[in-house]
Amino acid sequence: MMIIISKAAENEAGMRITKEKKQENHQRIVTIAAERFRADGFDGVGVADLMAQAGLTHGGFYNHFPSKEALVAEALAQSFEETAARYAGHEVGAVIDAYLSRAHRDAPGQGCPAAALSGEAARLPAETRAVFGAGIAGLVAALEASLAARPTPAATPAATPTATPRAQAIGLLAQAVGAVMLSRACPDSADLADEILAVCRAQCHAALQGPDQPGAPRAATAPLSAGDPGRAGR
Amino acid sequence: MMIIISKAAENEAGMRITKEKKQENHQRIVTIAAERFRADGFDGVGVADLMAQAGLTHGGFYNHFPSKEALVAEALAQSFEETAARYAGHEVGAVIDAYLSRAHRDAPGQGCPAAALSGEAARLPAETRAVFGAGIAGLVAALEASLAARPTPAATPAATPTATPRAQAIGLLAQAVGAVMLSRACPDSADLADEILAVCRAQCHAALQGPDQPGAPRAATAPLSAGDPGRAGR
DNA sequence: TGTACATCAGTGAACGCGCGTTCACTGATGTAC
DNA sequence: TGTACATCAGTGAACGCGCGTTCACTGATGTAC
Repeated sequence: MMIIISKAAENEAGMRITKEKKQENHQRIVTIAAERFRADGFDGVGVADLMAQAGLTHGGFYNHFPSKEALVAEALAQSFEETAARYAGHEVGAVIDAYLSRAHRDAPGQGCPAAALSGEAARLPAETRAVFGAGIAGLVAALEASLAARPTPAATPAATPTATPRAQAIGLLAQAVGAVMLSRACPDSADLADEILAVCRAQCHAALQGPDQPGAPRAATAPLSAGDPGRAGR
Repeated sequence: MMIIISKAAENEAGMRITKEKKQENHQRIVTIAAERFRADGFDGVGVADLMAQAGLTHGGFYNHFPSKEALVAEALAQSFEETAARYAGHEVGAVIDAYLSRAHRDAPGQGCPAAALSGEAARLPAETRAVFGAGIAGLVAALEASLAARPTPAATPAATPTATPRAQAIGLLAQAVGAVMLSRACPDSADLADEILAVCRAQCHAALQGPDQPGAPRAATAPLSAGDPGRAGR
């Protein structure tokens, strides 16, 4: 399904390829896999399908990876890096808005792997699951750093155990991941899908303000979209 | 894999079975599927495997269900009902403790389908996804009712938009689902897995107290376990 | 209540299909001299 | 710098396997009379 011959290699039969060309092909396979796995799940995309989309024949897969599992690991690492990089340098409020948006929900292939693949990740072999765990840890650390670097909201009391930057980071990530996953699991037309996103977005912002100023207005934030999925999907 | 002939039907070849016997068999297949799907994913369990575990041969599957997809729908409905029933009548604090426990995390087969299958549910055909959406809506409604019925914590101000019982229910469910999924996705030995559970449990309790009493002690709650998984799994 | 027969929940073998993986082969690249 | 040859990234066909589903068959159940 979805066999797209990209601009890729106009490889003619039996031609050996340049070292850089091989690296290009490798990278293209990983990038395609990173998107397809997030969109369709690890079991939802086959090696032959991925290779065809990369403009290659599927026999050549094992010149690049010892197994499909190895590709899963590489694709996951890249997805997490890409996600962390996208949010890096933005203020937390903007990150929350982008993460808990319909655009993100409706484009899982371009989105956060934690929200797309956490369920299946639990069943991955230990080696691959370690990559996933490292990705989660990376997101937590990035969020924690952003929270710690913020100008402290006026009149913050001594941080309670549930309100350290690290605890806040973990709580925000868990709620955001849960909200996106639940929203995606609802039928397309369900009001509940949008309600979950809107409610959790508001609660995440409220959590940022700290428990003392539940109604405080939040600063306007720069737009931050998750790629440019257009109107595809849902 | 895991072919367990339960006490089931000592069906001899070619014997027609009583109407009640058929219903029993049907129910047993659904119950086994409900557990296996949560533990291994929809694609992680085959029809033949399920039927063998039910003590039947797999050819007979289509006497009970028009397709595997139909079984998925029935199993999901039963899982959600079972989960809602387990938590019904308990106070919200106890529900939070049970849901965000290691016991629940380590026994997905006996646990909440939202935490086990939300990722894959997003890729289910519309009909089956509707069942999943209804299940989520049911959990939200049950939680909302529990929250609304609580004796209002001392000195609660007029509810802010993020603190209505419904908004609280949605927020709690999202954070709890996200926390369990992320915790399961971490490697077995990762400290982060337990940290996520502990932090989110504390934050959910804090959210219950309302924004005015961040440090208030919570009432002791009756134990509420998710089945009796023993030490199996992880 | 008793007999005659259609129904249908089982069995067990088979189906086509797509999966991950392997393999023999090709010929330009990359290297050793 | 030029020649001789091994390497290896491709191709395309094939592999065994497990999947969901179908089918002919069996004989006790359930029903019509």
